[in-house]
Amino acid sequence: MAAMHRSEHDACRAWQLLMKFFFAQREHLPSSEGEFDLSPIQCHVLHLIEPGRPLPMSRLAETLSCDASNVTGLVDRLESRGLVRRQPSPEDRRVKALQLTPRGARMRAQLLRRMARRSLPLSRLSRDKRRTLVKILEALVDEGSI
Amino acid sequence: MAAMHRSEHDACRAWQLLMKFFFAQREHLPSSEGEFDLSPIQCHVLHLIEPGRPLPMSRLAETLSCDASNVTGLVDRLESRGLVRRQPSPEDRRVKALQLTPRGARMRAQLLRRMARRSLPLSRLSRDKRRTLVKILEALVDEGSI
DNA sequence: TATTGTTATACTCTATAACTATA
DNA sequence: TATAGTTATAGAGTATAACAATA
Repeated sequence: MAAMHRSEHDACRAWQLLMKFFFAQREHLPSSEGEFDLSPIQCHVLHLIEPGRPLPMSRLAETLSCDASNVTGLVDRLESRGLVRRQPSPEDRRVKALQLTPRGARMRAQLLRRMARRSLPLSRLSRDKRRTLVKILEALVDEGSI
Repeated sequence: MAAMHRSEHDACRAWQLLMKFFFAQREHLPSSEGEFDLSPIQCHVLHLIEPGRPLPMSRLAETLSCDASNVTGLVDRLESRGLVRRQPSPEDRRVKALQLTPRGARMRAQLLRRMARRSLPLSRLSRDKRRTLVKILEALVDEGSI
């Protein structure tokens, strides 16, 4: 650790904090409140499927950085609860695009509000810090390398 | 969504980005490279056990926001690989504190370097942005509510 | 009685490999 | 041949409840 450069040290600390934040905030997820009963990744999938924008299973697997085979079970469980639908694509009959059901869309909206309002301390940051955080994260996530 | 306030909207966006970042970066974890073969949460546990600072199982469960019963299995797997040790506490014989083995400490150091150097785009941020990110995340994580 | 940690159980998540259907 | 998605399998993560040992 002594030979670590400043930029390395900061990056390392940021990574640790991101992990800590992720694992620590799980108890604040709606999933823990019994009202929604969704796992963290299920919450995330609902976020990724924007209403009116069908999402191919393969795109979802890419975004989640997991194998396509995992997505099958994940979507099975969401579908069996009436939250999403597999919509076969007319152009390419191999592709199945995911859509929210009306119930899924309602739950997604509730999730978003709950997240913003109660489940995270993010909204208690100052406006400037919030904007900075969003910008940095956007840059990180959209960078292409991830 | 129309009725969502600005602060809510930002907090919501930040949450989505944090989730996206977490799930997307998994393929950049050392765990995926076969060299370490650790799951994300196992990597995180190694980070949380600082060399020379024994960590009670109950504290670990708290930090991970998961039930104590999960920690038993998690630690079992790390212990069976010779990375951590359960150290019975002399003061309170109910408590078992976790320590890194020499091998665990070496792996932890390698993990930290790998994280900083290759696995994340964090070190490619400008110095200012990196510092800001670290400060914001520290404030979030140390806030007490998580 | 309360707390620390374990065990048992059931379900979800994840990776790998083999497979089907379509391109 | 290559791609989208599924199935099968095994192991890891997670929540709940019941339990033993200690405080």
